[in-house]
Amino acid sequence: MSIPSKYEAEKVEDQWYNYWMDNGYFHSTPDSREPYTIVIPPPNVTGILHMGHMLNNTLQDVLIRRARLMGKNACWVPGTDHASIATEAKVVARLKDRGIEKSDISREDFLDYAWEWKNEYGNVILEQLKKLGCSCDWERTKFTMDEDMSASVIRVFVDLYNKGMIYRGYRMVNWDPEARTTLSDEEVIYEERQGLLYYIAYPVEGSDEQLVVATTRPETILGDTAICIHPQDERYSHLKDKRVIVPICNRSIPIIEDEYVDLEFGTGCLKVTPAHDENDKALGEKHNLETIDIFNADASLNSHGIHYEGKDRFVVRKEISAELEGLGLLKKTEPYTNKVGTSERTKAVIEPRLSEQWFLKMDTLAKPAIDAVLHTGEVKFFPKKFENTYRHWMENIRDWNISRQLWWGQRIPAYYYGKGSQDYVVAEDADMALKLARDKSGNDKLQTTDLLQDEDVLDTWFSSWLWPISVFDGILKPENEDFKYYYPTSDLVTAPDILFFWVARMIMAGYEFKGQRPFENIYLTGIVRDKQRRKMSKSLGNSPDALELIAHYGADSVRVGLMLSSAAGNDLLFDEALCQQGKNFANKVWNAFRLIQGWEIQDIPQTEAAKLGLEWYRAKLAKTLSEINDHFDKYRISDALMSVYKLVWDDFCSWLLEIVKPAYQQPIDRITYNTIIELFEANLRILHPFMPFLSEEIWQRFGKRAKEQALIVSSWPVITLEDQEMIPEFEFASTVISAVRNIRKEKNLANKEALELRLIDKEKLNQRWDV
RNA sequence: GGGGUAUUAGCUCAGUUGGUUUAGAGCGCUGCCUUGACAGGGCAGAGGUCACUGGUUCGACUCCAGUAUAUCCCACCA
Repeated sequence: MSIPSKYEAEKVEDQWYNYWMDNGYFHSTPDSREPYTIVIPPPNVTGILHMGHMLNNTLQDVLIRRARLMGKNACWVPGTDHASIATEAKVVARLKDRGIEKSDISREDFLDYAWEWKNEYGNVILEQLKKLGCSCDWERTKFTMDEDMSASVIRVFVDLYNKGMIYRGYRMVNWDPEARTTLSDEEVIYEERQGLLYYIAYPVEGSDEQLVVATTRPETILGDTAICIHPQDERYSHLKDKRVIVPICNRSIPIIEDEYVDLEFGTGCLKVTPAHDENDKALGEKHNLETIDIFNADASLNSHGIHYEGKDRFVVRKEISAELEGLGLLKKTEPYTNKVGTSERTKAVIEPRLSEQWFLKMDTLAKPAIDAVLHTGEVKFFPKKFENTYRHWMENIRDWNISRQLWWGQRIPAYYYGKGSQDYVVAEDADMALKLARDKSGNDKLQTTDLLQDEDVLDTWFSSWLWPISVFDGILKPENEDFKYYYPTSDLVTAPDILFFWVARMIMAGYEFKGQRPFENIYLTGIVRDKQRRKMSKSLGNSPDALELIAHYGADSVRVGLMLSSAAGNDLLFDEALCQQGKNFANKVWNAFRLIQGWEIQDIPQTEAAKLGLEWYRAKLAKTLSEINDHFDKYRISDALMSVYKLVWDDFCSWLLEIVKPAYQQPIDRITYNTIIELFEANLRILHPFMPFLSEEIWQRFGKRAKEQALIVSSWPVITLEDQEMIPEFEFASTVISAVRNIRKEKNLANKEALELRLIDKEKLNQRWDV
């Protein structure tokens, strides 16, 4: 026999992928069929394929391939995200390696370097998806900073500004001192950190008394502009209206009273630093306090830091506590765990910072998006439990800080023509801006050169929230064919950790800009963890290399491994043994093929056993298929796969093939052979979404019999339920067979020794027992 | 601090509106099987007082309350 007994995935996968590509099977154009559309969650251009991507994209490919088989016009749009912070950080690091500082080059030069990076690495991850077998329509590949994509973002910004939904605000924002930009609330991750609570004494002016304040951040005392006590706190009532001296900088600040202070915490005294804490800022505004910002953009101290100027905040924390101790003003320290905000991207500790930023009002955007999920059911979550999380966030939504102090991204289309706070206009381009600026200022002499465009770019998510619309150019050309045909899309498959960043905002954008949902079903995957439930991460080094896995087990096996335990919303405890299971399964199917194709066909009568076996399997297949379809309808992909797995392994291989298999070196009758091929092909169609390469390979080897030229574009089986009675009858027979095998084993009877089987009437049997 | 979700065989999970299930699956485990598709295999097995405590009910893995544990999300307590 020339066919190897082990399935060799590596020898066929690339070949079939190229074959599908060459025949344009992945490409979709609008036609009369029903569309089925998925837009990929665009991975970062800087990214390389990790387990999360593998899980996510396998699921999308399973859904797309099944839809394609079901006769829908399946379109899976791939692409990448410019990921402003992450990419800019990488470009900055690369420049540093070349001895170039970002601050030493112009914006234009920097962007040239960034594009150079993008062009070099931007497609790596998409190429890796091909190894997985993803059947994306590569002709439609988009990038969030493609010219039309960026133009869409700018148009949307201008539109929202003109609707009065975008405003500038001097606010306390999350500042990432490493990336030197603001972050949205969602990009801040709170971590428990072990720190100290410092008890610092402030001398009371004109007395020997000291007021002791507890703080976790002694370095910020230089920005203190008041001490706050509770109005009902009798311990301090004698100090009302007095002032204290801030140690080290020896500034005199007032003692104020406010009920905000917690009597129980620390000493009951609160230092107020309006520039560096959200609550302190509120107190400051309420009590008309001065605001002293003591930090530079990189969180080193500025001139307010006196002799600490230029030093990093954490260095200063140590040094200043030492100095205070020397002065006898550090009364004590005690261990204290508090939550510290860190940057999702750079891991730097976030600094609350006051600055001028752009915000998007969210309340009116949220309303239709809440209705769509919670009331009308236009948008559905799988699993449903995430609707609660969604509701909670949406009902407490806060305005979105959309400006970022970066260069890589869509530059905010605001143009300043003067120093006044209102001396700016918002327009899609400089010419339009000039016109508006002349109107607004009443100054006809203004020139383009008098306009200064805002230095900041927009948050990356401000472009990705348009993704399902903008990939079809639905913002700029709302009437175009593609958009009208493919939008709204069908399913979205993504991870729950970007539910707020991305999913919720896409829903809002869908209703705001198109008056329609962006997609109907949202499948939220779990997070891929290792066997010890730890999240897979680069730093832990517990994530297997995706491409190595594929190389070692074959893409189909890895897909099966991933799908086997991918119940929606459940975390996946990844274990390579799952890939091995997939590989074993692939081999099982392969060997079923080997067996069948090795048979010699003759025109001899069909045996009764074969006839009944085939009838039974057809009924079983029909029943299982309807279960599988039901699982798909409920997005229970792992259950669907398990059903196929058992159907093929247990029912088809273990039972049916054993029943029809001719004796050694004996021929098989033509009818049985043809029926087996037909049933095997039905199995392959069902298998195809999960194991596209193996199924296509076997299908093509049966090629001379297949009507369609390729499995990928054949059809999902439709089998009407035939004689349902066959199933329980067969179950009875198989139970008897198992029982007989068991008796053989107990009595040590050889398999080749024929046994006499007698049927005893059940009624009589009971009578006998009654005696 | 506030909410969500979970707790079923060694592991990962099903168990759909309370009574056809004596509680299921896959993997793992145990025993036996060397020529004829496949040891990446075959056959036959073992294994669970459904977290705990009450309650509702003729009847609860399934509904309710509480406890414990786990996990996630949200929140400005110095």
